[in-house]
Amino acid sequence: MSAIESEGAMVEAIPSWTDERVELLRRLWEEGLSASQIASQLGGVTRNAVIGKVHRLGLAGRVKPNGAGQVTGRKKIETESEAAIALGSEQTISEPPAVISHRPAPSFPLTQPAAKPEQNGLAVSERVTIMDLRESMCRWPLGDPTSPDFRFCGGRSITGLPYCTQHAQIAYQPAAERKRDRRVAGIR
DNA sequence: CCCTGATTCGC
DNA sequence: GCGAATCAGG
Repeated sequence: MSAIESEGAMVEAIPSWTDERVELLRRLWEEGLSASQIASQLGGVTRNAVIGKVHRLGLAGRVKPNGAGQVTGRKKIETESEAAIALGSEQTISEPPAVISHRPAPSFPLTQPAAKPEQNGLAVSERVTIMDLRESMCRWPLGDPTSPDFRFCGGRSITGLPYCTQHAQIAYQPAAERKRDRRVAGIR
């Protein structure tokens, strides 16, 4: 087809707010994800950009806050009574945690022997399950996702990124250098 | 200090 | 229209 397949520097230039991105943005925002979380998943944009877009789209003010501080200039529940009322009249809030199976930006080695509880010199990361995974935690997968032993790194992730400094280096290697597989890429 | 969204304003 | 800087808050 097109001869615009110049893949010299595969830095994945992020287009802009394409229909798809806007749709995803809408979905995630309505799902209750924070702007920074959405920004992280979209990639190439900051939380400011996300917030700005959200407002331009007229999506400001969501229904359900989530986790840490949210909703500042908005009405919020103050007392337990109000909370009960809100919960009762609003809706049966039983929606699953908004855990989006984000597509791994770079194809990283997910195929690896299950992580073993061995502390290899380096401090064994505070591995966590998906339940304990917080936005500020490294999402680097450890082990077989189908195994109950599956865990995430859980280390302090770089703000705005899904991984800690350690794993971000592995995850975001330039395509050129990634070529085959770095020994160092082996999960630690 | 970590985080949240809201707003402004130059581009 | 976009988003960094800033603001205001938890």
